[in-house]
Amino acid sequence: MAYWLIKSEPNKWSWDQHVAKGTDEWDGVRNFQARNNMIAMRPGDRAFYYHSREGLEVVGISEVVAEAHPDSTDDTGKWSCVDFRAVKPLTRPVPMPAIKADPELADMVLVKNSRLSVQPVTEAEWRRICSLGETDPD
DNA sequence: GCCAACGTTGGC
DNA sequence: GCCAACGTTGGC
Repeated sequence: MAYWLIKSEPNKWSWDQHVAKGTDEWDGVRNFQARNNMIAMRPGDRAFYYHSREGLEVVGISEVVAEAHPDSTDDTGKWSCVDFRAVKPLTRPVPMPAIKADPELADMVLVKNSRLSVQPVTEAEWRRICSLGETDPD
């Protein structure tokens, strides 16, 4: 199983809306790197749900429930999306400053390339964030 | 195929 | 709300 991080601005699509939606088609991604990461996802992979611009914290864990398929909001045929489902919130959200301050997380894509909206997370980073969030990593 | 101009993202 | 960083577009 692989680990990922997906970003959303909570004033556009928050964790609570994600939870309420159930199966949530992650459409609207228009960046090749992000798209390629989604194409690499498999059902059962896990993703942190991060609130960007507002909040600036990892708030929850989601699971890939459907691998990449055409984005229904795209008419060019170039873009793909996967489906997610909320698994659980973090017991304690992990804010960006805590991530930046943690030497074990210094190489996270979130720190190094803050603009990438769908990004890979290593298993070590996964466990560390879960630990900071007082949440069972499984 | 280069690169300047432009648009968008997202931390601050 | 600002603006740095980055990705994309389009003229040449």
